Amino acid sequence: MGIKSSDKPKLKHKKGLWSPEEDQRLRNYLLKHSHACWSSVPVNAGLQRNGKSCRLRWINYLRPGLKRGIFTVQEEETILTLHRLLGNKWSQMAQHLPGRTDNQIKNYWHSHLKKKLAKLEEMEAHIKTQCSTTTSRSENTDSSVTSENLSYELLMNQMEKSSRQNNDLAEDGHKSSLPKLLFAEWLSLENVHSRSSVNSGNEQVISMAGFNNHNTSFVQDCFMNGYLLNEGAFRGDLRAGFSNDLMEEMLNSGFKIEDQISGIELVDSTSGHDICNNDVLYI
DNA sequence: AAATGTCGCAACCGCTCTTAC
DNA sequence: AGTAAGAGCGGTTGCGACATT
Repeated sequence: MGIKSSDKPKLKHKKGLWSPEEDQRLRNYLLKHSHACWSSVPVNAGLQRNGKSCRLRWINYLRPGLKRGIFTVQEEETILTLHRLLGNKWSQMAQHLPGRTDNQIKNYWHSHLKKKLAKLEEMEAHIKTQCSTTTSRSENTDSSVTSENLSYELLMNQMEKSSRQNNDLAEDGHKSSLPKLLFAEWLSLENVHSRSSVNSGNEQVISMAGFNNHNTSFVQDCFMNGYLLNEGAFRGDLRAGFSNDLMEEMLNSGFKIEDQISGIELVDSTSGHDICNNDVLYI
């Protein structure tokens, strides 16, 4: 395409931090002209940068509508959820966090969330150790208490403690700093798997409407705390409400539920009633 | 007050994918 | 179909600000 790179005059591109003047030039240019080709932007804008650098500066810093400052608890929760679903797909995550860039999310993950998660995993490992000691002592006394249940109980207790401590510090009145999945929010995350909106057309959507009350909070808690923090516990406890097949499907597919559950007969294990209704799965 | 360590963020680098020729 | 350039993405680095010793 065009002239060979070897034929181009080798321009000495400036590197490092952008000066306010450079920012102004780039901003002015890009607000007036939509870029057709990033490599031509620095030339036309009178900058000694390469196109790549201009693109990055615009996307990460100058673009209108960018949010700056600390991440809200809700944003944090969304990132944790999405990271669980997508892995290190920062740009895809950014699509679900308006005003945030992939770079911001990536940095926030590495500087905050990764450590937070590591701590929780450490806690979980500690609890599992406790759990194995406890179960070995009591295994002949109560056959209904499985190690999974116990693990979950211990985890929840531990997290409740930690949550209470965090609540004391929380400024915004959020009940917990632990990652909670907001089901409605999660569902509104359009197109996690590069599809059209979850809520459009013949939706087969998961909502929290159909479980009886105690089950609703239970499942939500299991999901939030278990899926996000402890997949093992999640698998174990949610079996109370989901069939094994569906559970596997959900976990293996990264929750591509919207169009995969049609026709599956789900039964609320406590009431025995179907929780599927007209292709909509109510949880 | 100076040296050292840690943290957070902006920017660069290298790779892959897409597109145009 | 092959090739080169552009665009985008994720990993990594460098540096300034702040905290600790």
